[in-house]
Amino acid sequence: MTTKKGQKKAGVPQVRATPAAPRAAAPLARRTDRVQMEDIARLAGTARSTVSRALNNSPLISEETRKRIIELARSLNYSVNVGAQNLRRRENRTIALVIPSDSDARQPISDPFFLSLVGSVADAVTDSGMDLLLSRVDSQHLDAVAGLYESGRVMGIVMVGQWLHHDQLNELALRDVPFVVWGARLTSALYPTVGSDNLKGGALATQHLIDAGCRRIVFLGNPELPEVAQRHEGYATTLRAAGLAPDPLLQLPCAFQAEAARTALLSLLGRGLAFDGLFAASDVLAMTAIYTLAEHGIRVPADVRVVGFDDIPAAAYSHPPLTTVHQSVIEGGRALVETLRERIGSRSVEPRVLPTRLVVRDTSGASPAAPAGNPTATPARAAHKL
Amino acid sequence: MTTKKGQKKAGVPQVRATPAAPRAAAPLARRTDRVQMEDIARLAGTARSTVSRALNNSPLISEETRKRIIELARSLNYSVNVGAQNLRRRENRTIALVIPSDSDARQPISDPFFLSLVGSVADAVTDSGMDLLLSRVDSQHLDAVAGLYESGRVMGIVMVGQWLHHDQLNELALRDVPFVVWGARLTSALYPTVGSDNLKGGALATQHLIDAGCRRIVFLGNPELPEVAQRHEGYATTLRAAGLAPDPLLQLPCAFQAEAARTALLSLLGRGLAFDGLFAASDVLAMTAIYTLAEHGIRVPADVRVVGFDDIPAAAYSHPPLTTVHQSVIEGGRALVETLRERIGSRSVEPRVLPTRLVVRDTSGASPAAPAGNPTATPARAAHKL
DNA sequence: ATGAAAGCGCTAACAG
DNA sequence: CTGTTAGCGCTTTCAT
Repeated sequence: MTTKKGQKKAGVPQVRATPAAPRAAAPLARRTDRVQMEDIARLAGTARSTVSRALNNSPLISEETRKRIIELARSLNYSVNVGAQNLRRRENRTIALVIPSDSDARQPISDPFFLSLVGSVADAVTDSGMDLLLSRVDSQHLDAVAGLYESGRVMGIVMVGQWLHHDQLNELALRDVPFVVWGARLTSALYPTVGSDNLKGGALATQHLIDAGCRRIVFLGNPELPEVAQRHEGYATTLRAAGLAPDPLLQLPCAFQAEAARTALLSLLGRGLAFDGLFAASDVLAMTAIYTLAEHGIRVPADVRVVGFDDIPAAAYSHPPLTTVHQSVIEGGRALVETLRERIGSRSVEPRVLPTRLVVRDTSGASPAAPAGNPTATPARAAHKL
Repeated sequence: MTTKKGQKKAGVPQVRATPAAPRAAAPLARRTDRVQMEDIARLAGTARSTVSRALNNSPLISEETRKRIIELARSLNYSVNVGAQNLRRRENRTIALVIPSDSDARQPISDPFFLSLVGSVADAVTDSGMDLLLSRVDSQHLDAVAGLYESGRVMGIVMVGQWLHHDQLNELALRDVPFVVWGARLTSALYPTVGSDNLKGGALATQHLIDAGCRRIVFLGNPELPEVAQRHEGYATTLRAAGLAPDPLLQLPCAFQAEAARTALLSLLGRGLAFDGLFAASDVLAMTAIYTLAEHGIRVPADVRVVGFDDIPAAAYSHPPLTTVHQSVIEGGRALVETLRERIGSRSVEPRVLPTRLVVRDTSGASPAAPAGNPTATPARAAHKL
C-alpha cells in the first residue's frame, strides 16, 4: 500500500476514460521502486509540477513550499531521473571523449601523456558541471562517433589520439557533428583542433641541441602523424637554418611505443651511423632511446644528447633526467572542453594552439651532467662517434 | 513542409479532442531537426511501432519490411534516441567509472597504473557493448556517487583509486547501490572488490630480496591505504619468517607520488640509516627511489637492491630495468566489469583476487646486472652500507 | 503560487 | 505481421 507505484493509472483512470482510450495498459514488468517526483508530490500534498518547480528553483514557488519539498526530497534520497529530464528538455549535459582504438592491435592506450590528457579532460568536464562519456571507437570506423551525437546521447565530442584519420574527421564535420580534436592544426581541417605548438616545440628542441654542439641529430617518431609531422618540420627547419641539412638516414620513423623506438634505434645502431644528438617525438620514445643507447655503451649526454617531447612526470626522475618540450596537460584538457562548448554554441570556432616550452634537464647537458656522484660511463663501442 | 515535425499534434488532433483535452500545447522552443522514428515511419508508409520492431530485429516483422526500413534508416543517418529508449525500457546500458579526487590537491590522476586501469575498464565496458560514464567525485563526498545510480543515469559503478574511505563505501552498499571497487579485499566490506593478490605480491618481492642477500629492507609506501597495507603485510610476514624483524625505522610512509617518495627517502638518507634493500609499493615510487639513491652515489643494485610493484611499461625501460611485481591491468579491467555485472544481477558477489607475479629484472640483480657495456658505477658515499 | 494536461521519442501490450 | 494506444518520468504551457 505504501508502495505508491502501479496505482497511478490502475487506480484512478485520470478522468478522461474517453471512448478512444481503451483498457489501461497492463503494468510493465518489474516496477523499480525508485522514488520519483510523483511520490514526493503525494507526500507533500502538492502536484508533480510543484515539486518539479521547487527542485529546479523556479521563482514561482513560495519559499516555504520549496523548503519543504527540497527537504522531503533529500530525506527520501531522491534524484531526478536525468534521462526523463533530458528527454523532456530536449537537451543534455554530457559530452563524449572518444579515444580511437586500433582494430587489430587492440592494446589499451599506454602513452602516459595521452592517458593523463584523458584525466585532464575528465576534470575539465566535471568542473563545467557536465558528464563525460568515455568511448573507445575503432579508428577504421570513426564515423560511428556520429551516432553518439545523432542518438542524442551527447551534445558534443572530444577526440584524443594520434591515429585520427583526417578525412574521416572532415566527413564527420560535414555531417554537422560538433566535435574538437586534440592534435595538429591542419589547414584543410573542417573541424576545430586544440593542440600544442608542435612546430615551435620541434624548433626549440632542435635549436637547443644545435646550441649544445650537436651536428648530426636523429629524429625519432612517425611523421605520418600530423603532430609528429609538425615537430619534425620544426626540427628540419631549424636544422636548415643552421646550415645543417637533415640527413635522411637519421630520420627514424617509429610509432608511439617503447618497442618501436627500441627497434628503430637498434637498426640505426646496426648500420653504424654516426650521430651526436637525438630528438624524440615523445618522452617515452626518448627514454627508451636512452636505455637502448646505454645498452650499447653510448652515454647520454656525453656521447649523444637527447631531447624528448611531452614532459611527463617520469621525465624528471628518469636517468638521466630528461630534457624535453613541455606541453600542458591541464591546459590541454581545459582548452579542449572550452573549445567544444564554443563549437556547440556557434557554428565554427578558431583552433587553439597551446604554448610549448623547453625544459632543460640533464640529457642535453654540456657534460655528463648526471646527479652528483653519479656513475661515470665507461667508453664502449664508439662506432657511432663522429 | 517537408520538415515533418511540429505538425504531428498541431495538424491532426488525433481524433480524441475530448472536452478533457484543451488546446494543443504550444510547440516547444527550437525543434531539433533530427530525424526520428516517426519520420521513417511516414516515409516507409508504416506505423512507428513497425519501425521500432524492424530496428530492434523483432521476429514479428517480415523480412522484407525490415530490410526496407533498416535501409531507409541508414540512408537517413538515423540513430534511435537512447534517452527515450532507456526511459521507455526502464533500463540503461551504461556504467560509471568513478575516480575519487582529492578536494584540496585537485591534481589530475597521474599514476600510470591507475590511468591504464581506467583505459582497461573502458575497453572492457566497450567490449560488453555498454557505455562508460567517467566521473570524478570528491573523495570526501563519495556518497554523491549514489546519485549516479539513483538518478537512473547508470546501472552500476566501478570505483578505482586508493583514497577510498571504507566506511563511506559500506554506507553506499547499504543504500543498495550496485558497485565494485578496485582494491584490497577487506573482511568488513559490504561490497565486492577486485584487486591483485597484494599479500602474495609483497611476499614475493620481499622473499626475492632476502634471497638476494638483503637483510635490512626498506618499505616505501603508505600502509594506510588498504592495498599498500596488504603489500606491507606480505613484506613483514616474509621478513619475520626469515627471522628478520622489520625495522620500524625502515618503514617509509609515502603517498603514491614521485615527490613523496623522494622526500621520504631523503629523510631516511639524512638519518644515515643503513639498508641494503627496498620494496616500493609502486613502480613510480621505486623508480624515484632509485633516482634519489643515484643522486647520493648509492648504486642499484650493487649497494641497494630494489623491487617495485605494478610492472608498468616504463619499468622495463627504466635504468636499471626494474624488478617488480606484476599486476595485470587488462585482467583487472575485465574482472572489474564482469564482477559489476554479476553484482547487478544478483544481490551479492564473491570478491576477486587476481594473481600477481614477480618479474625479475636488474634492480634486484646479484651484481650490477645492467645491460652489457653499461656504465660501471663509481663507489661514492658509503655511509648507507652495513 | 499551484494544478491540469500535454507531450519529449520511444517500446510494448493488445487487438486485429 | 501490422497498427493503435498507453505511458516511461519528467517539464512546461495555460488557466486559475
